[in-house]
Amino acid sequence: MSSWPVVNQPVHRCGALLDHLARRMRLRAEAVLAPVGLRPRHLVALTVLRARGGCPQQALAAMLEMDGTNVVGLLNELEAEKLVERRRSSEDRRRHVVELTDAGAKQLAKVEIALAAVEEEVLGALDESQRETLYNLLLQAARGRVPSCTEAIDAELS
Amino acid sequence: MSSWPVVNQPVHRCGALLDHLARRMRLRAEAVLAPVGLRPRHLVALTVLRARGGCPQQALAAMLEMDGTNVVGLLNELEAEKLVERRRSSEDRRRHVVELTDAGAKQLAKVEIALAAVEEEVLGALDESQRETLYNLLLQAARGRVPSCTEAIDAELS
DNA sequence: TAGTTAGTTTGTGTAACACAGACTATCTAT
DNA sequence: ATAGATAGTCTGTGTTACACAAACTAACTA
Repeated sequence: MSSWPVVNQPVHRCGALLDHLARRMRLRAEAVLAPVGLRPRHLVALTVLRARGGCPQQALAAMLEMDGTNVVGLLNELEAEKLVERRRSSEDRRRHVVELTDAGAKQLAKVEIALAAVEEEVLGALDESQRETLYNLLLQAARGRVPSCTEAIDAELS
Repeated sequence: MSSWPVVNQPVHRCGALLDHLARRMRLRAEAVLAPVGLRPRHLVALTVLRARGGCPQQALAAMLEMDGTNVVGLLNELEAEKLVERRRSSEDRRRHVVELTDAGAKQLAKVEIALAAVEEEVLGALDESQRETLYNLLLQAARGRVPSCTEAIDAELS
């Protein structure tokens, strides 16, 4: 697999495969999530919040790459279920610092257990250790080069 | 829910992360794809066709997990651009065997090169070898436990 | 005090679907 | 041969997950 005429090597882009597998996963996950009153987008938000920690609402919108106005609605739903908390930032009282609640973390963990069968179906071609590798790569990519979103914001402002 | 010894280890589910990264990738890819007249869904279809080889239209719909009627439209667009070919199956003349054309494979490769910057942005936290690992895992997962869709069909029928 | 920013609310529009119905060509079993 | 099923097509309709705009409040900043 190592290459000398690097030029002739086919390019390996993950985008489409990522999209494809995410869709397959999402379709099945919907069925598991529905009885709990969650939809895939909620799970993504919770997962991102867990992976990167609480952060101002705007930064969350940036992470999710969603329009701020739509994030409001998403958070309203999550907050109504007490899975997420909006706290006023003490430094800047306009800001809402969004954080996963204990209930949210628990719910997320619970749902993830229920999602075992889904993952088994979609990632059936991978063995346990390959799945773990995949998870870690995805997590690392999702976390990004910057350790936390608040630091990212600070960096931008400085 | 009886009391498992609740494994202290958190469960590692890829679904949400997959979804999240796929979205980030897709949003950026749209801009690159648009000038070529392609949208993300087209890229997914082409990628799946390359990964799993030509197959009857129904099997393609099953792979993409899309409704058959919508696949018709998607293929119409791809065929209009000569990226894909529908050939009548000789065994069963009702069937359309869908295959990537040479032009399609070339276009796909070309677009993938153009997507380098996108991938760099989204997977920036991963180094080259990690990205290669990720690609191979995704490809393996996408191919599934069954080597090719035609064989899958044969297996089902036997 | 004026201007700006974070978040909210209420719209409007669009793209990517699912799903239903009717149709054609073709296959299969009787 | 004929009847029924099957692959694909076409033309709808509805839903969801968004983007984007406008107008508003509360709070910060100059």
